[in-house]
Amino acid sequence: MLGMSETELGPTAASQGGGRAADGIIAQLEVMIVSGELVDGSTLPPERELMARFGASRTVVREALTTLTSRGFLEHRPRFRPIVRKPTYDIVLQGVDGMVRHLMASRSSVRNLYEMRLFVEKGLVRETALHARRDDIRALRAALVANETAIDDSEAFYRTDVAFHAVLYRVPRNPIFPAIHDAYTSWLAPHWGRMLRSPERNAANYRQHQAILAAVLDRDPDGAEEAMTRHLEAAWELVRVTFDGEQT
Amino acid sequence: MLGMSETELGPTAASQGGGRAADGIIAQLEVMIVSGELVDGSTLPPERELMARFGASRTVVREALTTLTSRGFLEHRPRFRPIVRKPTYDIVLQGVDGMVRHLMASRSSVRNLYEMRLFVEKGLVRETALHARRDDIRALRAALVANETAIDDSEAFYRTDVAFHAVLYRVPRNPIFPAIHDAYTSWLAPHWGRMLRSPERNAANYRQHQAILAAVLDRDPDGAEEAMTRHLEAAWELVRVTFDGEQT
DNA sequence: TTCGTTATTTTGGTATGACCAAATTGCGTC
DNA sequence: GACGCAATTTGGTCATACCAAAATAACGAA
Repeated sequence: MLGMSETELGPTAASQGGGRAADGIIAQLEVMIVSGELVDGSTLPPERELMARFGASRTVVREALTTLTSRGFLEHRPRFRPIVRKPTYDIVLQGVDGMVRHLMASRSSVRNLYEMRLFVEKGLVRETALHARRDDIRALRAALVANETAIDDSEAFYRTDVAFHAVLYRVPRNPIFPAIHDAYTSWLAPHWGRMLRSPERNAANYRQHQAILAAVLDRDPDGAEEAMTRHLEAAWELVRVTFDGEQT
Repeated sequence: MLGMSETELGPTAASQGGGRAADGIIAQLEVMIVSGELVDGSTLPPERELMARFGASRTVVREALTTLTSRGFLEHRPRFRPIVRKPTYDIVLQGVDGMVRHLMASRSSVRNLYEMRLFVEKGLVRETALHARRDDIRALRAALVANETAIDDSEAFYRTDVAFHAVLYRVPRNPIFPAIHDAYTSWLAPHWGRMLRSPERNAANYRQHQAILAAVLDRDPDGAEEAMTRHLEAAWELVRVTFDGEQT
């Protein structure tokens, strides 16, 4: 592909397609990245070399790089060489980050997202109660212990709290779930950060986690779902008050 | 903001921030779009006017436009004026379209995504069985009738099939769900398209839908979930065979 | 020789100015 | 007032130039 004729793949592809010249470059780089020809983590050649390779101006090359970056195929830090990134579920979700953050500006959107989380975690605990393996249970126990240990340190507790829920997302062994969890936590974090915390509240939280695990150990999906619902709705109440004044 | 001093907001913001100059413009336009100052559907001023407004070169202005476009805030067709687009849940998911399609190249990824769908729809039917309103039920019945009517026309049947499931996604009254449904169907469509169809299979599908509705009417979440699981796993079997030969 | 330091060269970010082709606008005609 | 053609705008692309930061090479001290 390096030996391609730029009169064929470059200008031609651009003009016929009606699209921009950058599209051709984007497509080619995309293929190279996905196919592994460009190794994940490696850096791209300098722009001036790319323009030679693709027979395009720097303008076009840079437009291609910009687009690929926002599509998640490249990591383009201000003054550094672009780094090749093979799309993963995490990066996919990261891609919508900006938009979601704006959606999050309104209270109703936060509630919508939180409902999604509630929905997912209800399903997850059911799944866990029904199909958890020994090591899942072990992980849950461990997370709970860490939880308890951190009750007096709200900062640390928050982390162990997130970690507890993360265990549930790993139960289905489907990589999409952990990616979703990461997205949730990062999107909801700003609101959770404003939530007042205290050892008492942490302890309450801990007990709710405990109840969830208990139901899971009983292999009781309905009970687990109910415990999870109570847990998350309680958390929502604490967050909701931070919205005072905001209407939408 | 139009009367801003370009020596302050333009170059300065760029150089101090360490980021690119485009970032400032991106941020400003983003705010204007989200705040509604730039009306959704309206067109942006010409690039040459924007460069005057923002005190930046066309290079930078165009980079901002490109980025905003791939972030879903603008719709930028090749030779036309960019159109303002307020982000919606649909557009958010559309944004990751390209990456997901690549992920979908491997069989395991398709399975992962399909499992997610199964997970979601299991939760949805439970929700429906427990909390469906009269009009939800009505919509399900209607979808089922349309379903039956189209049994002999595989093309039409596929549409009514999708429509049936779509009803479930509307039950929670959370706009994120329908957006997810659209995403699923568009991402999985290429594989579903390859699936062999016939009136017999359509009829079987119809009966499965019927079973789901029956369980919902019985207000039986477990039964509904089971019916849904059977339904989707059966469909998966039909799709799976189209993967023959592919390993990953 | 090795490790820091300092020159030098690359390289990315931005600005200009120009050109073409398609889109838009304006105008004169039917 | 509808229609078609000419003039003007506007978006896409290129070439060039400059600066500052980054990468690299050269160099001197330990």
